[in-house]
Amino acid sequence: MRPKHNTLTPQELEIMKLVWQRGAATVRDVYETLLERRKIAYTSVMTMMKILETKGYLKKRRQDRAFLYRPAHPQNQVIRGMIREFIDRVFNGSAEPLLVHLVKSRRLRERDLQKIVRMVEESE
Amino acid sequence: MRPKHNTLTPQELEIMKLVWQRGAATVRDVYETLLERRKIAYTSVMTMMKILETKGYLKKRRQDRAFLYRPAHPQNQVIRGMIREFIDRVFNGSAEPLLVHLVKSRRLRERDLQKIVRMVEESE
DNA sequence: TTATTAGTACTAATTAATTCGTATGTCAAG
DNA sequence: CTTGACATACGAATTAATTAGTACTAATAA
Repeated sequence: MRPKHNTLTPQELEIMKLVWQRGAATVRDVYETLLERRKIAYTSVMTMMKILETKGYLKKRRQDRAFLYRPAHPQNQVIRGMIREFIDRVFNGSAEPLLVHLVKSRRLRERDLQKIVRMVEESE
Repeated sequence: MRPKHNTLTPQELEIMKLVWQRGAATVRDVYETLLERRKIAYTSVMTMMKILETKGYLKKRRQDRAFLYRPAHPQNQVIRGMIREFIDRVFNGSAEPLLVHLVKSRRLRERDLQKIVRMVEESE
């Protein structure tokens, strides 16, 4: 029996990123891209995409002989869910400590922050 | 055989957080705290802490009859590693998109950002 | 002294995640 | 028509993560 909780595992995320990028993809599309990165069987990719469909991350429809898969939800939305889950797990739900880490570890500089804040505000 | 890559799994993180909090802990300490949250066997906790030791996250020494476990690395350092891994996996290594998400999803407000930036800068 | 308690060591069972093989069907080229 | 390419369905093997059982030992309470 397949598990019940619906978080994206690392391998699943890898595939989802490809499908988001293309808008839609067949098993073969994904397979060929993954194959450039590592050894993998065609049917493994098929299984993963089937699982992603049952988990509600992908929708499929027939196109010619093969299935064409599309994302069921926009990337932003899913990624935000992953961020929320990460913050819950690591920081008990509070986002500030994450930012503190980002700044302290020099992954973000002050001017990046300013820029981003301005950007977001302008887009509203 | 135990796996080779040394990232903290969710359950392992849960235990590490307890040990960091206390500075040091026996299996029993951790067991009793976890038991308040869910059903778990004493030996399960023991196994996990042993794994954490072999992975290099905990050090042990005998105290009376039992082992006393201590963190092998400071919490900040390990958490930063987890953040880095998350950013690599989800955003291909770039931190800005993460911040954009945090701000857009209202998990961080502008004044929080300012405050944190000031705080970090003053502490240097 | 004896029985109980509290600990570890070692092994194993279970659940989840990942990968793959085989059977089968359909289409198109020859 | 037959063969090869390519697709899915289904089942299963493998690897990783999590949980637990049993045997044994040392300390201690009765």
